[in-house]
Amino acid sequence: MTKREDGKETRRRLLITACEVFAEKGYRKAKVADICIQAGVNVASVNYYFGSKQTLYKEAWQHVLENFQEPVLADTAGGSPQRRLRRHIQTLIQNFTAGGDIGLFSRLYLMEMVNPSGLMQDAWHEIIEPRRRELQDIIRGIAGPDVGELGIRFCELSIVNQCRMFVTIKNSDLEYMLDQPLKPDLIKRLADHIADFSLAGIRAVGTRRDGHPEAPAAGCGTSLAGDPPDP
Amino acid sequence: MTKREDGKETRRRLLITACEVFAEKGYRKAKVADICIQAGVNVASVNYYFGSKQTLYKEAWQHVLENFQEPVLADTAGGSPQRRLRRHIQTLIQNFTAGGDIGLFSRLYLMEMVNPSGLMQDAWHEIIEPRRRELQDIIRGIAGPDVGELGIRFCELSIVNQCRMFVTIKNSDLEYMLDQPLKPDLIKRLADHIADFSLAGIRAVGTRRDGHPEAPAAGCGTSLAGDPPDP
DNA sequence: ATTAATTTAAAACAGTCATTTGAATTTGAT
DNA sequence: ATCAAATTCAAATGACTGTTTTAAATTAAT
Repeated sequence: MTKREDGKETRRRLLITACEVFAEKGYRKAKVADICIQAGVNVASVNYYFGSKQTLYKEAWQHVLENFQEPVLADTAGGSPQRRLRRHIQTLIQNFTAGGDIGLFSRLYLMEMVNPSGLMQDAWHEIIEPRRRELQDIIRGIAGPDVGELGIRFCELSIVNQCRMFVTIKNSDLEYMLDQPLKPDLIKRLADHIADFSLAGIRAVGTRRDGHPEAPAAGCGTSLAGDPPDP
Repeated sequence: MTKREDGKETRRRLLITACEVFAEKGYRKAKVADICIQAGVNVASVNYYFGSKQTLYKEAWQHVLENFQEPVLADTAGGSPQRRLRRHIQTLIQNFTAGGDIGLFSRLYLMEMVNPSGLMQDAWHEIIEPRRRELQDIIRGIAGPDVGELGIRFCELSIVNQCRMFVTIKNSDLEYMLDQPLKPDLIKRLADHIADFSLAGIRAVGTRRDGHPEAPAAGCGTSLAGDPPDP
Protein backbone atom coordinates (compact mmCIF):
# COMPACT_ATOMS: atom_id res chain seq x y z
CA MET A 1 0.00 0.00 0.00
CA THR A 2 2.25 2.67 1.33
CA LYS A 3 5.52 3.03 -0.51
CA ARG A 4 7.94 5.28 1.25
CA GLU A 5 10.89 6.33 -0.80
CA ASP A 6 13.15 7.85 1.79
CA GLY A 7 14.74 4.51 2.55
CA LYS A 8 16.30 4.48 -0.89
CA GLU A 9 18.33 7.50 -0.03
CA THR A 10 19.69 5.88 3.11
CA ARG A 11 20.55 2.77 1.18
CA ARG A 12 22.32 4.84 -1.42
CA ARG A 13 24.37 6.78 1.11
CA LEU A 14 25.26 3.54 2.82
CA LEU A 15 26.42 1.94 -0.39
CA ILE A 16 28.52 4.90 -1.42
CA THR A 17 30.11 5.26 1.98
CA ALA A 18 30.75 1.53 2.05
CA CYS A 19 32.69 1.86 -1.19
CA GLU A 20 34.83 4.56 0.32
CA VAL A 21 35.45 2.83 3.62
CA PHE A 22 36.11 -0.56 2.09
CA ALA A 23 38.45 1.10 -0.38
CA GLU A 24 40.25 2.80 2.44
CA LYS A 25 40.55 -0.06 4.88
CA GLY A 26 39.80 -3.28 3.06
CA TYR A 27 37.08 -5.72 3.91
CA ARG A 28 38.46 -7.05 7.13
CA LYS A 29 39.43 -3.82 8.80
CA ALA A 30 36.39 -1.88 7.71
CA LYS A 31 33.87 -2.13 10.49
CA VAL A 32 30.16 -1.96 9.94
CA ALA A 33 30.07 0.72 12.57
CA ASP A 34 32.67 2.77 10.70
CA ILE A 35 30.60 2.77 7.59
CA CYS A 36 27.38 3.61 9.35
CA ILE A 37 28.83 6.43 11.36
CA GLN A 38 30.51 7.92 8.34
CA ALA A 39 27.27 7.60 6.40
CA GLY A 40 25.35 9.12 9.25
CA VAL A 41 22.97 6.22 9.60
CA ASN A 42 22.21 3.69 12.27
CA VAL A 43 24.29 0.53 12.59
CA ALA A 44 21.27 -1.62 12.04
CA SER A 45 20.84 -0.18 8.56
CA VAL A 46 23.45 -2.43 7.03
CA ASN A 47 21.54 -5.51 7.93
CA TYR A 48 18.22 -3.88 7.22
CA TYR A 49 19.18 -2.98 3.67
CA PHE A 50 21.82 -5.51 2.77
CA GLY A 51 21.36 -8.40 5.12
CA SER A 52 25.01 -8.66 6.04
CA LYS A 53 28.41 -7.07 5.79
CA GLN A 54 29.39 -9.60 3.16
CA THR A 55 26.66 -8.72 0.73
CA LEU A 56 27.27 -5.05 1.33
CA TYR A 57 30.86 -5.61 0.30
CA LYS A 58 29.86 -7.44 -2.83
CA GLU A 59 27.37 -4.78 -3.77
CA ALA A 60 29.96 -2.13 -3.15
CA TRP A 61 32.35 -3.83 -5.57
CA GLN A 62 29.62 -4.17 -8.14
CA HIS A 63 28.73 -0.53 -7.78
CA VAL A 64 32.33 0.54 -8.18
CA LEU A 65 32.86 -1.73 -11.14
CA GLU A 66 29.83 -0.26 -12.88
CA ASN A 67 30.48 3.35 -12.12
CA PHE A 68 34.07 4.01 -11.23
CA GLN A 69 36.30 1.70 -13.20
CA GLU A 70 38.49 4.44 -14.54
CA PRO A 71 40.86 3.50 -17.33
CA VAL A 72 43.82 2.56 -15.20
CA LEU A 73 45.57 0.81 -18.05
CA ALA A 74 45.18 4.18 -19.62
CA ASP A 75 47.46 5.71 -22.14
CA THR A 76 50.14 3.10 -21.93
CA ALA A 77 49.31 2.07 -25.44
CA GLY A 78 51.47 4.33 -27.62
CA GLY A 79 55.22 4.49 -28.11
CA SER A 80 58.08 2.05 -27.95
CA PRO A 81 57.96 -0.88 -25.53
CA GLN A 82 60.61 0.85 -23.47
CA ARG A 83 58.53 3.96 -23.06
CA ARG A 84 55.44 1.89 -22.38
CA LEU A 85 57.26 -0.10 -19.72
CA ARG A 86 58.35 3.04 -17.98
CA ARG A 87 54.86 4.46 -18.06
CA HIS A 88 53.33 1.21 -16.92
CA ILE A 89 55.62 1.04 -13.93
CA GLN A 90 54.98 4.64 -13.09
CA THR A 91 51.25 4.07 -13.23
CA LEU A 92 51.51 1.00 -11.05
CA ILE A 93 53.56 2.77 -8.43
CA GLN A 94 51.37 5.81 -8.60
CA ASN A 95 48.37 3.65 -7.86
CA PHE A 96 50.21 2.00 -5.02
CA THR A 97 51.38 5.21 -3.42
CA ALA A 98 48.94 7.91 -4.39
CA GLY A 99 47.06 9.72 -1.67
CA GLY A 100 43.45 10.80 -1.56
CA ASP A 101 43.10 11.50 -5.24
CA ILE A 102 43.34 7.88 -6.28
CA GLY A 103 40.22 6.33 -7.69
CA LEU A 104 37.88 4.16 -5.70
CA PHE A 105 38.37 1.24 -7.97
CA SER A 106 42.14 1.24 -7.75
CA ARG A 107 42.13 1.32 -4.01
CA LEU A 108 39.44 -1.29 -3.63
CA TYR A 109 41.35 -3.43 -6.05
CA LEU A 110 44.53 -2.84 -4.13
CA MET A 111 43.08 -3.67 -0.77
CA GLU A 112 41.56 -6.84 -2.10
CA MET A 113 44.97 -7.72 -3.48
CA VAL A 114 46.81 -7.10 -0.25
CA ASN A 115 44.50 -9.11 1.89
CA PRO A 116 41.76 -10.79 -0.01
CA SER A 117 38.31 -11.08 1.48
CA GLY A 118 37.77 -14.27 -0.44
CA LEU A 119 34.46 -12.88 -1.62
CA MET A 120 35.60 -11.66 -4.99
CA GLN A 121 37.21 -14.71 -6.47
CA ASP A 122 34.79 -14.86 -9.38
CA ALA A 123 35.21 -11.34 -10.61
CA TRP A 124 38.81 -11.14 -9.60
CA HIS A 125 40.46 -12.84 -12.53
CA GLU A 126 38.47 -10.89 -15.05
CA ILE A 127 39.67 -7.72 -13.43
CA ILE A 128 43.36 -8.38 -13.32
CA GLU A 129 43.82 -10.34 -16.51
CA PRO A 130 43.69 -7.35 -18.87
CA ARG A 131 46.33 -5.62 -16.82
CA ARG A 132 48.54 -8.65 -16.75
CA ARG A 133 48.24 -9.12 -20.48
CA GLU A 134 49.24 -5.57 -21.16
CA LEU A 135 52.41 -5.82 -19.10
CA GLN A 136 53.23 -9.16 -20.65
CA ASP A 137 52.88 -7.66 -24.11
CA ILE A 138 55.25 -4.89 -23.22
CA ILE A 139 57.77 -7.35 -21.85
CA ARG A 140 57.49 -9.50 -24.93
CA GLY A 141 58.14 -6.45 -27.05
CA ILE A 142 61.38 -5.81 -25.21
CA ALA A 143 62.59 -9.33 -24.69
CA GLY A 144 62.09 -10.38 -28.25
CA PRO A 145 60.67 -13.53 -29.76
CA ASP A 146 63.18 -15.99 -28.34
CA VAL A 147 61.93 -15.76 -24.78
CA GLY A 148 59.40 -18.38 -23.80
CA GLU A 149 56.16 -17.87 -21.98
CA LEU A 150 57.72 -18.76 -18.66
CA GLY A 151 60.47 -16.23 -19.11
CA ILE A 152 57.85 -13.55 -19.72
CA ARG A 153 56.04 -14.50 -16.57
CA PHE A 154 59.24 -14.46 -14.58
CA CYS A 155 59.89 -10.94 -15.76
CA GLU A 156 56.35 -9.98 -14.97
CA LEU A 157 56.86 -11.20 -11.42
CA SER A 158 60.15 -9.39 -11.11
CA ILE A 159 58.60 -6.12 -12.13
CA VAL A 160 55.36 -6.37 -10.24
CA ASN A 161 57.11 -7.36 -7.06
CA GLN A 162 59.44 -4.45 -7.25
CA CYS A 163 56.47 -2.15 -7.51
CA ARG A 164 54.63 -3.96 -4.81
CA MET A 165 57.24 -2.99 -2.27
CA PHE A 166 55.13 0.07 -1.59
CA VAL A 167 52.34 -2.21 -0.56
CA THR A 168 54.21 -4.97 1.19
CA ILE A 169 56.67 -2.89 3.15
CA LYS A 170 55.61 -0.46 5.79
CA ASN A 171 56.35 3.08 4.86
CA SER A 172 58.48 3.58 7.92
CA ASP A 173 60.57 0.52 7.09
CA LEU A 174 61.05 1.77 3.56
CA GLU A 175 62.25 5.06 4.93
CA TYR A 176 64.57 3.23 7.26
CA MET A 177 66.06 1.25 4.41
CA LEU A 178 66.47 4.30 2.24
CA ASP A 179 67.62 6.40 5.15
CA GLN A 180 65.46 9.34 4.19
CA PRO A 181 61.82 10.39 4.19
CA LEU A 182 59.69 9.01 1.41
CA LYS A 183 58.91 12.24 -0.36
CA PRO A 184 57.19 12.27 -3.75
CA ASP A 185 60.47 13.09 -5.41
CA LEU A 186 62.11 10.04 -3.92
CA ILE A 187 59.25 7.85 -5.04
CA LYS A 188 59.65 9.23 -8.53
CA ARG A 189 63.34 8.43 -8.54
CA LEU A 190 62.68 4.96 -7.21
CA ALA A 191 60.13 4.44 -9.96
CA ASP A 192 62.72 5.50 -12.48
CA HIS A 193 65.21 3.14 -10.97
CA ILE A 194 62.78 0.26 -11.19
CA ALA A 195 62.14 1.05 -14.82
CA ASP A 196 65.85 1.15 -15.66
CA PHE A 197 66.63 -1.89 -13.61
CA SER A 198 63.81 -3.87 -15.14
CA LEU A 199 64.52 -2.78 -18.68
CA ALA A 200 68.02 -4.10 -18.35
CA GLY A 201 66.73 -7.23 -16.69
CA ILE A 202 64.31 -8.00 -19.48
CA ARG A 203 66.92 -7.36 -22.13
CA ALA A 204 69.31 -9.70 -20.38
CA VAL A 205 66.71 -12.42 -20.31
CA GLY A 206 66.17 -11.78 -24.01
CA THR A 207 69.80 -12.26 -24.94
CA ARG A 208 70.65 -15.11 -22.64
CA ARG A 209 71.38 -18.59 -23.90
CA ASP A 210 69.70 -21.06 -21.65
CA GLY A 211 71.58 -23.15 -19.15
CA HIS A 212 73.47 -21.91 -16.14
CA PRO A 213 76.87 -22.91 -14.84
CA GLU A 214 75.93 -23.05 -11.17
CA ALA A 215 72.65 -24.22 -9.75
CA PRO A 216 72.68 -25.86 -6.32
CA ALA A 217 69.65 -27.66 -4.93
CA ALA A 218 66.71 -25.66 -3.66
CA GLY A 219 64.23 -26.27 -0.88
CA CYS A 220 60.64 -27.25 -1.49
CA GLY A 221 57.79 -24.79 -1.71
CA THR A 222 55.93 -23.88 1.44
CA SER A 223 53.21 -21.36 1.80
CA LEU A 224 54.16 -18.43 3.93
CA ALA A 225 51.69 -15.88 2.73
CA GLY A 226 49.68 -13.50 4.86
CA ASP A 227 46.29 -13.78 6.43
CA PRO A 228 43.77 -16.38 5.34
CA PRO A 229 40.57 -15.21 3.68
CA ASP A 230 37.58 -14.46 5.80
CA PRO A 231 34.94 -17.17 6.36
CA MET B 1 63.44 -25.63 52.07
CA THR B 2 61.95 -27.91 49.48
CA LYS B 3 63.43 -27.50 46.04
CA ARG B 4 61.62 -29.47 43.42
CA GLU B 5 63.41 -29.64 40.13
CA ASP B 6 60.75 -31.15 37.87
CA GLY B 7 59.36 -27.75 37.06
CA LYS B 8 62.54 -26.87 35.21
CA GLU B 9 61.86 -29.60 32.74
CA THR B 10 58.39 -28.28 32.01
CA ARG B 11 59.71 -24.81 31.56
CA ARG B 12 62.34 -26.09 29.19
CA ARG B 13 59.84 -28.04 27.08
CA LEU B 14 57.60 -25.02 26.99
CA LEU B 15 60.35 -22.74 25.83
CA ILE B 16 61.52 -25.07 23.12
CA THR B 17 58.03 -25.70 21.85
CA ALA B 18 57.35 -22.00 21.93
CA CYS B 19 60.31 -21.44 19.64
CA GLU B 20 58.92 -23.93 17.19
CA VAL B 21 55.36 -22.72 17.25
CA PHE B 22 56.29 -19.05 17.09
CA ALA B 23 58.62 -19.86 14.24
CA GLU B 24 55.88 -21.66 12.45
CA LYS B 25 53.01 -19.25 12.96
CA GLY B 26 54.44 -15.97 14.11
CA TYR B 27 53.60 -14.18 17.31
CA ARG B 28 50.07 -13.21 16.56
CA LYS B 29 48.77 -16.47 15.17
CA ALA B 30 50.52 -18.69 17.65
CA LYS B 31 48.10 -19.34 20.46
CA VAL B 32 49.18 -20.02 23.99
CA ALA B 33 46.99 -23.09 23.87
CA ASP B 34 48.78 -24.33 20.72
CA ILE B 35 52.10 -24.15 22.42
CA CYS B 36 50.94 -25.82 25.59
CA ILE B 37 49.17 -28.65 23.86
CA GLN B 38 52.13 -29.29 21.61
CA ALA B 39 54.42 -29.22 24.62
CA GLY B 40 52.09 -31.51 26.52
CA VAL B 41 51.64 -29.14 29.42
CA ASN B 42 48.76 -27.25 30.89
CA VAL B 43 47.71 -23.87 29.53
CA ALA B 44 48.34 -22.22 32.84
CA SER B 45 52.01 -23.13 32.59
CA VAL B 46 52.84 -20.24 30.32
CA ASN B 47 51.76 -17.72 32.88
CA TYR B 48 53.15 -19.76 35.70
CA TYR B 49 56.62 -19.89 34.25
CA PHE B 50 56.81 -16.83 32.07
CA GLY B 51 54.15 -14.49 33.30
CA SER B 52 52.73 -13.73 29.88
CA LYS B 53 52.76 -14.65 26.24
CA GLN B 54 54.83 -11.58 25.47
CA THR B 55 57.70 -12.50 27.72
CA LEU B 56 57.55 -16.07 26.50
CA TYR B 57 58.00 -14.74 22.99
CA LYS B 58 60.94 -12.60 23.98
CA GLU B 59 62.58 -15.47 25.82
CA ALA B 60 62.01 -17.70 22.83
CA TRP B 61 63.81 -15.23 20.61
CA GLN B 62 66.63 -14.94 23.07
CA HIS B 63 66.93 -18.68 23.28
CA VAL B 64 67.01 -19.04 19.53
CA LEU B 65 69.52 -16.24 19.14
CA GLU B 66 71.84 -17.89 21.64
CA ASN B 67 71.55 -21.43 20.41
CA PHE B 68 70.29 -21.60 16.86
CA GLN B 69 71.58 -18.63 14.95
CA GLU B 70 73.01 -20.67 12.15
CA PRO B 71 75.31 -18.84 9.79
CA VAL B 72 72.69 -17.82 7.27
CA LEU B 73 74.98 -15.33 5.61
CA ALA B 74 77.10 -18.40 5.26
CA ASP B 75 79.54 -19.07 2.51
CA THR B 76 78.57 -16.12 0.40
CA ALA B 77 81.96 -14.65 1.06
CA GLY B 78 84.15 -16.14 -1.66
CA GLY B 79 84.22 -15.62 -5.42
CA SER B 80 83.32 -12.84 -7.78
CA PRO B 81 80.52 -10.44 -6.91
CA GLN B 82 78.43 -12.08 -9.61
CA ARG B 83 78.75 -15.49 -8.06
CA ARG B 84 78.16 -14.08 -4.62
CA LEU B 85 75.04 -12.32 -5.78
CA ARG B 86 73.66 -15.51 -7.24
CA ARG B 87 74.40 -17.42 -4.09
CA HIS B 88 72.99 -14.70 -1.90
CA ILE B 89 69.74 -14.70 -3.82
CA GLN B 90 69.57 -18.45 -3.73
CA THR B 91 70.07 -18.45 0.01
CA LEU B 92 67.42 -15.81 0.50
CA ILE B 93 64.88 -17.67 -1.56
CA GLN B 94 65.79 -20.94 0.02
CA ASN B 95 65.10 -19.45 3.41
CA PHE B 96 61.83 -18.03 2.18
CA THR B 97 60.61 -21.23 0.62
CA ALA B 98 62.24 -24.11 2.43
CA GLY B 99 60.11 -26.63 4.21
CA GLY B 100 60.60 -28.26 7.57
CA ASP B 101 64.34 -28.39 7.41
CA ILE B 102 64.81 -24.67 7.67
CA GLY B 103 66.38 -23.41 10.82
CA LEU B 104 64.40 -22.02 13.69
CA PHE B 105 66.13 -18.72 13.53
CA SER B 106 65.42 -18.13 9.87
CA ARG B 107 61.76 -18.83 10.23
CA LEU B 108 61.34 -16.82 13.39
CA TYR B 109 63.15 -14.01 11.67
CA LEU B 110 60.94 -14.39 8.64
CA MET B 111 57.71 -14.40 10.58
CA GLU B 112 58.76 -11.35 12.50
CA MET B 113 59.50 -9.69 9.19
CA VAL B 114 56.17 -10.57 7.63
CA ASN B 115 54.10 -9.33 10.47
CA PRO B 116 56.05 -7.84 13.27
CA SER B 117 55.02 -8.40 16.84
CA GLY B 118 56.47 -5.06 17.78
CA LEU B 119 58.29 -6.75 20.62
CA MET B 120 61.63 -7.15 18.91
CA GLN B 121 62.37 -3.65 17.77
CA ASP B 122 65.53 -3.40 19.84
CA ALA B 123 67.20 -6.54 18.65
CA TRP B 124 65.75 -6.30 15.19
CA HIS B 125 68.15 -3.87 13.62
CA GLU B 126 71.18 -5.65 14.94
CA ILE B 127 69.93 -8.81 13.36
CA ILE B 128 69.24 -7.59 9.87
CA GLU B 129 71.99 -5.06 9.47
CA PRO B 130 74.80 -7.56 8.82
CA ARG B 131 72.71 -9.18 6.14
CA ARG B 132 71.90 -5.90 4.53
CA ARG B 133 75.51 -4.83 4.53
CA GLU B 134 76.61 -8.00 2.87
CA LEU B 135 74.15 -7.62 0.03
CA GLN B 136 75.05 -3.98 -0.35
CA ASP B 137 78.71 -4.88 -0.62
CA ILE B 138 77.97 -7.35 -3.34
CA ILE B 139 75.91 -4.81 -5.22
CA ARG B 140 78.65 -2.22 -4.89
CA GLY B 141 81.10 -4.72 -6.27
CA ILE B 142 79.00 -5.15 -9.37
CA ALA B 143 77.76 -1.64 -9.90
CA GLY B 144 81.18 -0.07 -9.58
CA PRO B 145 82.35 3.03 -7.79
CA ASP B 146 80.26 5.58 -9.68
CA VAL B 147 76.98 4.52 -8.13
CA GLY B 148 75.93 6.50 -5.11
CA GLU B 149 74.63 5.18 -1.84
CA LEU B 150 71.03 5.71 -2.87
CA GLY B 151 71.54 3.76 -6.06
CA ILE B 152 72.89 0.85 -4.04
CA ARG B 153 69.88 0.93 -1.78
CA PHE B 154 67.53 1.07 -4.72
CA CYS B 155 69.14 -2.06 -6.10
CA GLU B 156 68.95 -3.69 -2.72
CA LEU B 157 65.23 -3.02 -2.65
CA SER B 158 64.80 -4.32 -6.17
CA ILE B 159 66.48 -7.59 -5.31
CA VAL B 160 65.01 -8.16 -1.91
CA ASN B 161 61.52 -7.46 -3.14
CA GLN B 162 61.86 -9.91 -5.96
CA CYS B 163 62.85 -12.56 -3.47
CA ARG B 164 60.13 -11.55 -1.09
CA MET B 165 57.48 -12.55 -3.56
CA PHE B 166 57.56 -15.96 -1.95
CA VAL B 167 56.55 -14.34 1.28
CA THR B 168 54.17 -11.68 0.10
CA ILE B 169 52.27 -13.66 -2.51
CA LYS B 170 50.20 -16.64 -1.62
CA ASN B 171 51.57 -19.83 -3.05
CA SER B 172 48.37 -20.52 -4.93
CA ASP B 173 48.46 -17.09 -6.52
CA LEU B 174 52.04 -17.60 -7.54
CA GLU B 175 51.08 -20.85 -9.17
CA TYR B 176 48.22 -19.14 -10.90
CA MET B 177 50.52 -16.47 -12.29
CA LEU B 178 53.06 -18.99 -13.44
CA ASP B 179 50.40 -21.36 -14.66
CA GLN B 180 52.08 -24.39 -13.11
CA PRO B 181 52.69 -25.96 -9.74
CA LEU B 182 55.47 -24.46 -7.67
CA LYS B 183 57.80 -27.43 -7.65
CA PRO B 184 61.33 -27.13 -6.29
CA ASP B 185 62.68 -27.13 -9.82
CA LEU B 186 60.53 -24.16 -10.75
CA ILE B 187 61.65 -22.29 -7.68
CA LYS B 188 65.22 -22.96 -8.66
CA ARG B 189 64.64 -21.61 -12.14
CA LEU B 190 62.90 -18.57 -10.76
CA ALA B 191 65.82 -17.98 -8.43
CA ASP B 192 68.14 -18.16 -11.41
CA HIS B 193 65.97 -15.76 -13.28
CA ILE B 194 66.03 -13.29 -10.43
CA ALA B 195 69.81 -13.53 -10.29
CA ASP B 196 70.17 -12.90 -14.03
CA PHE B 197 67.59 -10.19 -14.05
CA SER B 198 69.14 -8.43 -11.11
CA LEU B 199 72.67 -8.76 -12.33
CA ALA B 200 71.72 -6.99 -15.52
CA GLY B 201 69.77 -4.45 -13.53
CA ILE B 202 72.68 -3.59 -11.31
CA ARG B 203 75.05 -3.32 -14.23
CA ALA B 204 72.66 -0.99 -16.00
CA VAL B 205 72.51 1.23 -12.96
CA GLY B 206 76.28 1.20 -12.90
CA THR B 207 76.67 2.39 -16.47
CA ARG B 208 73.86 4.89 -16.60
CA ARG B 209 74.42 8.60 -16.84
CA ASP B 210 72.05 10.38 -14.54
CA GLY B 211 69.01 12.24 -15.78
CA HIS B 212 66.02 10.83 -17.57
CA PRO B 213 64.13 12.13 -20.57
CA GLU B 214 60.65 11.43 -19.23
CA ALA B 215 59.52 11.82 -15.66
CA PRO B 216 55.88 12.79 -15.07
CA ALA B 217 54.64 13.81 -11.63
CA ALA B 218 54.09 11.16 -9.01
CA GLY B 219 51.59 10.86 -6.17
CA CYS B 220 52.51 11.35 -2.58
CA GLY B 221 53.47 8.57 -0.23
CA THR B 222 50.76 6.85 1.73
CA SER B 223 51.14 3.92 4.01
CA LEU B 224 49.40 0.82 2.77
CA ALA B 225 51.27 -1.82 4.64
CA GLY B 226 49.85 -4.82 6.43
CA ASP B 227 48.72 -5.35 9.96
CA PRO B 228 49.70 -3.04 12.78
CA PRO B 229 51.94 -4.40 15.51
CA ASP B 230 50.40 -6.02 18.54
CA PRO B 231 49.75 -3.90 21.59
C1' DA C 1 -5.73 8.02 11.46
C1' DT C 2 -3.98 4.08 9.83
C1' DT C 3 -0.42 1.38 8.31
C1' DA C 4 3.74 -0.10 6.61
C1' DA C 5 8.42 1.47 6.05
C1' DT C 6 12.11 3.26 8.43
C1' DT C 7 15.04 4.59 12.21
C1' DT C 8 16.88 4.07 16.69
C1' DA C 9 19.35 2.73 21.00
C1' DA C 10 20.36 -0.92 23.37
C1' DA C 11 21.05 -5.61 23.89
C1' DA C 12 22.28 -9.96 22.39
C1' DC C 13 25.23 -12.91 20.40
C1' DA C 14 29.30 -15.08 18.72
C1' DG C 15 34.28 -15.59 18.68
C1' DT C 16 38.67 -15.68 20.16
C1' DC C 17 42.16 -15.81 23.53
C1' DA C 18 45.06 -14.62 27.46
C1' DT C 19 44.99 -14.95 32.12
C1' DT C 20 43.31 -16.39 36.94
C1' DT C 21 41.70 -19.27 40.28
C1' DG C 22 41.51 -22.57 43.70
C1' DA C 23 41.67 -27.10 44.36
C1' DA C 24 44.29 -31.38 43.66
C1' DT C 25 48.61 -33.54 43.18
C1' DT C 26 53.37 -34.36 43.41
C1' DT C 27 57.88 -33.82 45.30
C1' DG C 28 61.63 -33.61 48.53
C1' DA C 29 63.08 -32.91 52.97
C1' DT C 30 62.33 -33.95 57.67
C1' DA D 1 54.82 -40.83 57.21
C1' DT D 2 54.17 -36.21 57.16
C1' DC D 3 54.34 -31.58 55.99
C1' DA D 4 54.95 -27.56 53.11
C1' DA D 5 56.22 -25.75 49.06
C1' DA D 6 56.21 -26.42 44.13
C1' DT D 7 53.72 -27.82 40.43
C1' DT D 8 49.78 -29.30 37.69
C1' DC D 9 45.11 -29.20 36.27
C1' DA D 10 40.24 -28.21 34.59
C1' DA D 11 37.38 -24.87 34.63
C1' DA D 12 36.15 -20.23 34.93
C1' DT D 13 36.96 -15.49 34.18
C1' DG D 14 37.48 -11.62 31.76
C1' DA D 15 38.48 -8.58 28.14
C1' DC D 16 38.12 -7.57 23.75
C1' DT D 17 36.08 -6.84 19.12
C1' DG D 18 32.40 -6.81 16.05
C1' DT D 19 28.16 -8.38 13.78
C1' DT D 20 23.51 -9.11 14.03
C1' DT D 21 18.84 -8.81 16.51
C1' DT D 22 15.28 -6.91 18.84
C1' DA D 23 11.60 -4.30 20.08
C1' DA D 24 10.09 0.05 20.59
C1' DA D 25 9.69 4.78 18.59
C1' DT D 26 9.25 7.58 14.58
C1' DT D 27 8.05 8.86 10.09
C1' DA D 28 5.81 9.24 5.48
C1' DA D 29 2.16 8.27 2.51
C1' DT D 30 -2.51 7.14 2.05
